Amino acid sequence: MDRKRADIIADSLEGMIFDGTFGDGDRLDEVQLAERFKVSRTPIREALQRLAQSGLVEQIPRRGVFVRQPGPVELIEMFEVMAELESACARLAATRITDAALRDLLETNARCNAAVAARDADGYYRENERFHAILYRQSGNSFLEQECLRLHRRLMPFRRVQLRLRGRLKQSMAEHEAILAALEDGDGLRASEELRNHVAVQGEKFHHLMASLKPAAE
Amino acid sequence: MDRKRADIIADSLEGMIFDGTFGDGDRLDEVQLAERFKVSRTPIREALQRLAQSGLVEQIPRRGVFVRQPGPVELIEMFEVMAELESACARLAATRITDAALRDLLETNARCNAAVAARDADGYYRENERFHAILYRQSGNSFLEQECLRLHRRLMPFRRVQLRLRGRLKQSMAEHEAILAALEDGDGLRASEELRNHVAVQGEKFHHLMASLKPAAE
DNA sequence: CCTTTAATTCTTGTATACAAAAAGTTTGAC
DNA sequence: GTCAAACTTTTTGTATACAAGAATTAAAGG
Repeated sequence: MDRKRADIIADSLEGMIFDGTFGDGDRLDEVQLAERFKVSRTPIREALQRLAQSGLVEQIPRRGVFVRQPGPVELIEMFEVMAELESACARLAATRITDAALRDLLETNARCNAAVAARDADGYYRENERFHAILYRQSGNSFLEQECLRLHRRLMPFRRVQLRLRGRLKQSMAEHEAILAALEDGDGLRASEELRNHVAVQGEKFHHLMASLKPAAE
Repeated sequence: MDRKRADIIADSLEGMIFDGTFGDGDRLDEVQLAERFKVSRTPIREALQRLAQSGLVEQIPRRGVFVRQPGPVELIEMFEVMAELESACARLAATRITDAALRDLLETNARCNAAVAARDADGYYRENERFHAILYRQSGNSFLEQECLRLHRRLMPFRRVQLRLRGRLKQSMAEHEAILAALEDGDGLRASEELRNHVAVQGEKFHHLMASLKPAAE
């Protein structure tokens, strides 16, 4: 379980920002939230500060906190950084990965493939998460691993959306295969470039998706 | 000026952790700090939470907060991540950098050289900061820039120490030259590798320095 | 009728009060 | 004498009270 009420509230608010309950620019009122969660303002304020440090909300002195949904440009930027971090994981993992982990990676990818074939979106998502988590771990750099998990988590809601793009899943699996091949060869440079491309393309796809949705909404 | 008292206190505590006033494992007592800063526990607690999220202290539920100085392994890891992030900056900057920024970079490096010649440690440090800050900015990715600045700031106290190593300054300047040359050629791959090496070597140097100091202290 | 300014209201930031949990101490039994 | 259990003390987490700054509204002057 969580540390204290403030943490539970922070997670809850995070979810509400992710799922769009709170939109960009919305003000999060302390007293409203306090009565909503049946607590005093103190734990609410703690939770809001945590969100502010994660970058999910902006805290303006003596004014309040406001939801800060990343725009298209910032999203591309975040995916670009994610791509670089994962690319670094791949490069390091190529020389450091254990045989057991490599097998695990292959098996995870196989399950991922099976999920795609079965049109099991949740299954795909779960195994894909695992695939990337293994890579982070196998970088052999736990600080890098933590940073990757942090940003990965931040991008989760946006990654999820672009799974719906036609043909993206198959392409994604092909990229996984290429990454695996490079890792098996111990080719760090190729692994890093394959993985960088694999992640960066997600940002671009998301961008295209947004661009195609925007005019449709008008 | 800062946002509120809690921010000032957080910065102050951060400085105290950096300069060693608080050592690894030290407990930060809320009431003690409260009377020390002449405030109530509330802003102290806010400050401590900020430090906890930065990773400078560990907050154990219902137990208190404890200073968490990174060990040698974690430091190497952090420098490795810094190297990868800066490397990414270089790769991106190589294609995106403006002529004006490139000139600025050259001039900054010249001032850096002058500071080395004049044995002006502070001057070297200032210009070196600027050199790297320009690179972050010229990645053209402001999210990446922010992440770089964050980690750079975190590593500051450790980077400072290894400046004293004999010959390190001259070697560092040579690396700067190599980075500049690659950027001028627009060679992203070479620039990224030069910069990665430039930063990664700092972590290694620091490690060596620590290893040589440890036995001497016994 | 619009603009500017003063007063009121609302909200955030800080202090204090209280509750619950952990640490420390004392006392009792074996 | 040592171990254990209950009680006391200390400390964190939460609630409430208060203060100060920002926003809004009302009032006055042009």
